[in-house]
Amino acid sequence: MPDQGHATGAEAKPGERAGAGLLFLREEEIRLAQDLLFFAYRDFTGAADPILEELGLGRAHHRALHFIGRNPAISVSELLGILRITKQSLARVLGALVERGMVAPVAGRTDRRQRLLSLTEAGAALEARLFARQRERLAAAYREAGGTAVEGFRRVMRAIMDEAARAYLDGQTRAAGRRWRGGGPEDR
Amino acid sequence: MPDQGHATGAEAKPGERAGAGLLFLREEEIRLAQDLLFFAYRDFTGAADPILEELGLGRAHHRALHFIGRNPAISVSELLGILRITKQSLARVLGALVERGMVAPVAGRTDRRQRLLSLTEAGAALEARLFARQRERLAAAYREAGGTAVEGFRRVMRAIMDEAARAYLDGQTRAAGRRWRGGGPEDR
DNA sequence: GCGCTTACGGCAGCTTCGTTGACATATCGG
DNA sequence: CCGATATGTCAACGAAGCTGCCGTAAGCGC
Repeated sequence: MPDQGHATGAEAKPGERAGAGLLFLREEEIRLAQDLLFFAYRDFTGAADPILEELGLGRAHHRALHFIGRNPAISVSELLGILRITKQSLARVLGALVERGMVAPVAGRTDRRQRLLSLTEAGAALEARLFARQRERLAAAYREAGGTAVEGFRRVMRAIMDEAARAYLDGQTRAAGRRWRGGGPEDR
Repeated sequence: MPDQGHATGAEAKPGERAGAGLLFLREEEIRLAQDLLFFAYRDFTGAADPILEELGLGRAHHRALHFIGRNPAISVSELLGILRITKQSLARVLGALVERGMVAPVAGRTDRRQRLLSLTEAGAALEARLFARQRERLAAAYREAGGTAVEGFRRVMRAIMDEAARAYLDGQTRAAGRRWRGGGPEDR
């Protein structure tokens, strides 16, 4: 009953032994990647859970915190676009963060309909704690795997995601470059 | 408010310009990885959603299907260990899959308390459809990134996860080897 | 300046999928 | 035979998604 039979690999010549082997490895390769994504994501996100639980927050809050921290003065709709959740789902999460003084909304200067979100000091402090946990894990993984592997990791991960996500990352990278070269927080 | 300030990077010499730059890039490197994991996982798992929705199933069902398909005759407790969810959460999902004739439980031979789970033909067919979607995305990513990158990807992903998950993957790989070399389904 | 559109908030209600705790049953193993 | 184990089940709850609808303030085009 194992999947050997229905070789999902396009053209399968059942007779040829080497060919069958290659096809099998190709399928196995992809299935392995499914496993990798599942476990790595599970354990990476789980690394921050103890801190969150201690504060009565969830992963949704962490994600919001992360992307607000990474994009100071982000608008609500931009954040919605990144998280790909609905307004109501975000409202709950954001409400909790604002109430606890982790996130501070400020009316936009050029467009006063916008509520531009940034982390407060308390929010940044919490985010830093959460970050530290994930950082440990990731830094250890990077050390263990080596620089070349990291570069490959980035290339594959980037290639897996949507075009929109890649565009976002490009923007991130450019913004980081500007920050690095000594710019202040660019306001909108 | 950008994170430049609280350089989390171990030893920081605030004066030295190049050092600060390197430290910054190091932090940025980790934060980028957070983004990568979020987006890649989001879009990879999302790829199968349309099919699931069409059948009134969710991602939880997909995960169960995947790991049962990959481990024919898996016991309930083993599956629980992989998914890291509670018995009741799994019971619901599993109940739906058994009811729809996707999963067939068989009492264990050596230990008759166990209900060993396998996919039925219908279950395997559905899993194959779901797999095909994710496969497209992943195969494209692999082509785009290249073989060296894929190797690095695997190394990093593996290093991110728990020891237990790595051990599981090692078992998988050995089992795949046995299947590849022509073994039948190993029964327990 | 009128009117359409946009950005955002809020209410009501639903679904999926995770949780805990308690308890029942069959089976294994010593 | 008895304790540990594998599993199922009921009840209740909670987190975090979702839809649909309506309201308000502000921007913007004509």
